[in-house]
Amino acid sequence: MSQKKFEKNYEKLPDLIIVYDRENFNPRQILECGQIFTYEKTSNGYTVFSRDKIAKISDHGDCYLIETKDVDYFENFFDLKTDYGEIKKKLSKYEILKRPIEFGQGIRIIKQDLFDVMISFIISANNNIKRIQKILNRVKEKFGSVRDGYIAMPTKEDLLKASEKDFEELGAGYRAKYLYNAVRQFDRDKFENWRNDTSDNLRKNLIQISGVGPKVADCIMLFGYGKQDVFPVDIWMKNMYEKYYHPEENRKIIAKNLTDEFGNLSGYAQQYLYYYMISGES
DNA sequence: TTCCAGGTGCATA
DNA sequence: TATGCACATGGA
Repeated sequence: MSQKKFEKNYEKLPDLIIVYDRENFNPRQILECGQIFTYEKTSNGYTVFSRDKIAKISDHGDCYLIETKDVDYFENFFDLKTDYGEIKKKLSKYEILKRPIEFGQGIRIIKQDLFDVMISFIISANNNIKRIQKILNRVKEKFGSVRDGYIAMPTKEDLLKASEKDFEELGAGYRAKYLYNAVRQFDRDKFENWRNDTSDNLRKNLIQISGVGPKVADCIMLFGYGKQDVFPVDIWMKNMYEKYYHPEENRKIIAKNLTDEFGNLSGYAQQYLYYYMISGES
């Protein structure tokens, strides 16, 4: 696709990443495609909150700037070393993905913190994106610690101070008790060790967490662990499947059929399709 | 007023 | 193992 060749797609400087390859990096698409909820819009970009770290993204016409004290962390977070041109080229052979890829060409799959992504997607269950963002923002404002003049995402230790009633009052609804329990079940060393596991074993482990079922587990695997051989099936993907494949299948069968089809690129395929569907372009 | 949203937990068969 | 229902909330 790209006629213009860059000497490099991005550059790391002290406290700054410059992204030149705008074709494969679109902050709006990356942040608003439903994979992350912990960001704020600013006058010329976004502020992103992940773990105890913060990045400010701004648009400078010929490049994007990512200002952060944690350059290496956000290089990995935005998956900058991965060649999305190559991924899109491979996926474009699927007719069903051609328009979604064109529509969301600047999407990248974020590598989120495991605790953040667990909390985020427990809240996401049977919920909508606007409300998920609001709930998470209230949790962050009430329990997060101040960092560089910003309130960072709360850690496990921060959220151990939150009661079930606190989560209720922040709008989590019936998910409050899931959150209360999940915070206590989370163990960073254990979760990190699961990185070496197969996707099937990882899913089995994650489903043991309160409020984590098959779909939330798949989202944690995709957006936290970077597992690409999963295809989270929510109501939008179920509707998509019924429209373009077969009607009246359950989510488990849909997920199996779609991972069979897209293999180790399933996660990417899912995200292009999801963003396309929720944007009303289909 | 009713429906819906990045579903899960639990009881039941 | 599979199915059906309850579940908080707020915007459309």
